[in-house]
Order: sequence, then C-alpha cells, then structure tokens
Amino acid sequence: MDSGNSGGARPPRTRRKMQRVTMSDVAKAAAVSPSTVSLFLRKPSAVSERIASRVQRSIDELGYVPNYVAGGLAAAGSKVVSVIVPSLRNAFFSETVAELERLLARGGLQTLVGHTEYSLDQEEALVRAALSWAPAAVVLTGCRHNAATRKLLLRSNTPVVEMWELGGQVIDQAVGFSHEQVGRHIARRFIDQGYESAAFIGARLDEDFRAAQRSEGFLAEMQEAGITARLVENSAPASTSNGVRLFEEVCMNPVRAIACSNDTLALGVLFEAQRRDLSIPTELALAGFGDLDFAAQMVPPLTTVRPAADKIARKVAECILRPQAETDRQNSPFPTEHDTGFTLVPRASG
Amino acid sequence: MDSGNSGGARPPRTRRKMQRVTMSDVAKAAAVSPSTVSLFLRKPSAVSERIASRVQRSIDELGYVPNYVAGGLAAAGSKVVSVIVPSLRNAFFSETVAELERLLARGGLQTLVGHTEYSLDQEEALVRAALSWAPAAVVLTGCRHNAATRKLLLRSNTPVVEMWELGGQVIDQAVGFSHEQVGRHIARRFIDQGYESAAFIGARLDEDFRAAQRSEGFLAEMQEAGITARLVENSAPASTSNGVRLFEEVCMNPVRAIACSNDTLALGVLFEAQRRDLSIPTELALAGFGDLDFAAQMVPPLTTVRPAADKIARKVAECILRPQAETDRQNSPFPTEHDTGFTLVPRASG
DNA sequence: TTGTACGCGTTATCAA
DNA sequence: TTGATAACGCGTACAA
Repeated sequence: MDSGNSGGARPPRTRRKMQRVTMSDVAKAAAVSPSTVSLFLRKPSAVSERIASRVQRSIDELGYVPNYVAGGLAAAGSKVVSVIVPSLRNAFFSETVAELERLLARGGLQTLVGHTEYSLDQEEALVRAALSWAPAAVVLTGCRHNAATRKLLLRSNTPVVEMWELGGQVIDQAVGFSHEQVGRHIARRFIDQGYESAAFIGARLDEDFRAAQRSEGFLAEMQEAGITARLVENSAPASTSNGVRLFEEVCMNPVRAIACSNDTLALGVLFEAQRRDLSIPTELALAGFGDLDFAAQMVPPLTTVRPAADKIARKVAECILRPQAETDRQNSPFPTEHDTGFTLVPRASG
Repeated sequence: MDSGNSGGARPPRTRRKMQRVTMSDVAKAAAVSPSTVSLFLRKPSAVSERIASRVQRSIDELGYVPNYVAGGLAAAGSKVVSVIVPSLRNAFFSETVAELERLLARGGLQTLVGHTEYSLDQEEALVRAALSWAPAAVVLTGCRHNAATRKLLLRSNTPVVEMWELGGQVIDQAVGFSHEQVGRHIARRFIDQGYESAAFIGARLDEDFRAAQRSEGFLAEMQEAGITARLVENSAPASTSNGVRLFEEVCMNPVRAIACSNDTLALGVLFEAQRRDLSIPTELALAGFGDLDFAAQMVPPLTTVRPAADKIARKVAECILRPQAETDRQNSPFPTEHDTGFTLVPRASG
C-alpha cells in the first residue's frame, strides 16, 4: 500500500522506508561476496576462520537479519509449519501447539497457527492460506475434513499430519488414539462399579467430532451392558459454566453416574453438586476427560482419562522433522497411523 | 505402533516433486499474461469480465494456490504478524492469541506464534526469527525485554505492539493496564473489609514481571495501610496444583486473607481449604486475578480482577490493521500507550 | 575456499 | 484493459 509519492518537486523525506540490511550489505562490509556470506550462514565450517570472523563482525555491526522470505523462495520450500487446531482456548490444543512450537523451533521451523472454531469451512480457508506459504508441513486436528480441504492437501504434495484422532480416512500420517475407545473405557468402569443409570454430558458435539465419538463409545458400551444411559448436550463451548448448565439439566432427571466430554465440564458439575449438597461419589459418580492439572486437585479428585498429549506432540514433530526416507514414501504411499494410546486415571470421584 | 491403513482408493504420491502450479501456468491456461493473472488476483475489478472468468476457471482447474513467499519478496513485506507470548498454557495468552489470529485473519494477515517460557533470551531468539519474515508487525507481551531485542526491533523499523502491560519503556505502541494498580485494588478491598493479616501467593514471580508487579502493588498498599502482609512464592508455573502447594506453605503460618497471582492458583487454594475444612470467606478471604470461566462457578464464587482481554486483542489488532497515518512515524517517534483498564469483580470469596 | 550468474514466483511500473 | 520487464533477497550450481 504505497501512497503514491506524487512526484511534486518536493524532495521526499530522507528515507521513507529505511532500507533493509541485506546479505550483500554484509558482504560489502566484510569485503567478500554475497555467496560467501550465504555459505557462512548455512555452514560456518566451510569458510576460512579469518573470513568467518570478518563476516560475523559485519553481521553484528549492521544488525543483519536473514530474510526467510527470499530464502524460502530460492530454496523452494519455506521453513514454516502450519498447525491448525479447532480452538486455542482448549487446553489440549494450546498445550499441543506450545509443545509443537518448541520442538519444531529446534529444527529451525516456525509455527503458523490457525484455529477453526470447529468449522470445516474455516479449516479449508486456513489450509488454503497455509499452503500459500509452501509450508514444510501442515498439521491438522482430527480426520474429518471437507472434500475441498482434502483435495487441496493431496494436490499440494505437502506432508500432512492429522493429530488427536485415529480411525478416519487418513491423508498422509495420523497421530492419536481412538476416542470411541475412551468412551467405552469410562463406561466399562461405571458398569463394573454397578451403577445402573448414567448420563454423558457433552458440549458442542455437533462440531467436536472427537467428543462426539467419546459419547458414542460411552453410550454404546452402556447399552451393550444393558444399562440406561442418556446424552445431555448443547452447542455451547466446553466450559465450567457450561458444565454447570448441563448438569442442571441432568438433575431434572437424576442419574447415578456422569461422564463428561472433558474435565472442564466436570469441574462445573462438581461445583454445582457441592451447591446442591450432592455427595460425590456417594450419590453421584463423576468422570472427565483430559486429566487437566486441576483434576487431581479437585475434592474429591476426578476420575478421568489422560491422553498422551506430549507424546502426540513429540510424534507429530518427529513425523515432520524426520520425514520417512523418500524411498519409503514411494514404496508405501499408504497413510500411516500412530496410536499414542491413553490412560484411564481412576480417582475418588467415580 | 504403526498400523497400515486399510488402503483407501486414493492416488498415492507417485511423483516426489510434483511441480507446483504457478501463476504463469494459470496464465498459459487462460491464454493471458502472468501480470494479468496477478492483477486479477489483487484487483478483480480491474480486469475485463471475459478474462476474469477465464482466469478464474483456469485457477480452479489447475488448483492454483498463490505463493505468499514470492509475493512477500516482491512486495517487500510479508503478510505475517508475529505474536510472541510467554506461554500458551496460560489462558490469558492463548485467548489473546486466538482472538488476534481471528481479527488479523480478517485483514488478510497470518499469525506466527512464539512462546518464550518467560525467558528474555528466548524472546530475543524469537524476535530474531520473526524479523526474518519481514513481518507486517511484531506483537510482544509486556514491556520488559533485553537490550538486544529492543535494538533489533528498533532497527528493523517494524511496527511493534507490546501488550498486557503498561508503564515500561515502550518501543512503539503499548496496549494494556497497570498491574501494580491491580494489586493495590485487591489490597484495598481486603483493607476495607478489615482483615489484619494477609498473604500474596505468587508463582514464577522472578520471570512473570506482571505477576510480580501485582504482588508489589498488593504488598505496598497493605504496608501503607499498616497491615502485615507477606509474600509466598516459588518458581513453578502457575497451576492449580502449585496453588495447593503454596497454600500449604501459607498454612504453616495462617493469615486471614490471600490474594493469588491468578485464578488458577486460587482454585488450588479453594480445594485445599475444602480439604482442611477451612471456610471461605469466614475463616479465609480469597481473591484471584483473571476472572477465568470457572471463577464465577467456584463455591464460593471467586473475587477476582477481570482484565479486558478482548479489548486488548481488539486494540492490538487495530494498531496493526490501521497503522497510524503514514505521516512519519519517524517524525513523531513517541511511543503510544493505550490503557484498557481492568475491573475488580467482587464475589463471595473475599 | 571464494566468486559469478542465474532463477525462484510474484509485484510494480510503465508502455502499448 | 493488458502485457513486457525489472526488481525483490537469497540459494546453488558451476567456475575460478
């Protein structure tokens, strides 16, 4: 957006855009050629010590900062990884993004984040934008995407990692676990403890496919055991206050055990139960998902499921940093799944 | 644990390096010149309808995705904004990042995130990396940076916005509020309620300067009122479990009122108090900072301070999207501060 | 070990 | 309205 410097006779001010210090500036200052500087930057050992120190000094003096944009263009492939998650407000994802950012940075890669607010169309837009950076890889959340997104990704030939979910139609690589199994495990625990009525509390199940799968697993396992279990949900975000709200709804028709689509909701249930003088687990068993930091501190501590969040991040980073040998990819162009598993953490709440 | 996929019918990547579809490919297909395509992309109205539709069709058919890297090079200034926060695990910052990402995306800008883990040196590294993208702006958290960071930024002539804090030596623009005032407000409340002993519970105060300022404000106001108040801190991250730990320490020498450096810690205090059968607020008054979602749901609800998080994000985005009149940032190099204020939210806990 | 020359995919300028 | 052409800053053969 260059406001046209209408060519009046007036001498424009000194420098409207202080020229960026470029590699050749450094080269000039160090009395070497640009490519020597470039070489020094990428492989310092390949340059004689004398020149190296001269170049380094010029870099410092001029305050040179390499231009990745130009570098990326020349090298045909930028140093960005685009990470797309449903929401950064969700602790799982902010945690994963943080860890990924850290790990990828070590490999010299920068992280571009996007969040879809659980919209597949928004995801498509973000993928499109991401691909515009010729990214080293694209990391997506889950295996559900719209057709356009999938096509875009496939055509681009960019490495793609789908995380936090397994079981769908994988594009390239997937790292995660089965949420249906999570639901079943929790149900199984309730069943083994002999509860005869239960509910699954879920937020945003229409958009949060993984939470939906947990609910389905839970309900299915319950049904197979012949136990009455119902689903109570709404489309508000998963939050403590929403947990309160959903629990109030459950209370209109009480049950003995409640599984929440995540710990944050469970926290709300706990508070509301306290307010109603409902004793946990005596009168009501409670389970969550996530094992967020507060879960173990709750009174009583919350039974929940711990996903291997850090393992997911590490595995994703690994997929990106150490791509499979090219030959492997050619020979086995089939998508790969990495199961990171999860752990049921039994505590006093149910 | 790699389980091969049950082989969907999907064209595997046979070719390793499928050539990227470029603008001239589109141009060729549409039988126009590349510059026309470029023009069409940036200003569709400047192209005749006939050509426009032809170009659009070729774009769709070829699945063309523009290359921002090349674009950024040519235009000398990329469409990225680098946002650097201390931690994404902290709800304030993940929230702010999320909101910023959303707002900036509307302006066609992409968000590059970095997190420093509260290290100024790490921040410097991130700023250096950020500048490598010739970003449209850099967003930093707080006003405390090391000399190198400051110099880097100043030299680069890049718009800089420092958020979530006011009062330091501003580089360019600052959006936030005074944390010392926050501390004082909370203290004032305790004082007015007549408590005669108090403690400030703080996590990571050596690195989290804003939390430290809150503690200082709190202690200063208390002292000025002639009330005994002590500081209990450690260098672990602010979490519920750390809140429990710090509170246990306080309990070795009980006080009547506790201010926490944030709500997450306060949650831990609440749980531990429940465990010890300490009644809030009767036996112990409690206050937090942040007004996170669960604060209002706690039993009893938490007295806290609500920062105008969304206002901060909006203001930051505005600074970036609507930069000050070009008319010489150079001539009026005076940094600007925007005070977004905060609100003390009195609830039953203290 | 160092330098030269060219190209990466786009934007911007200006001429047609 | 459209199209040549010259940057943009750097990587990378290849040559010296």
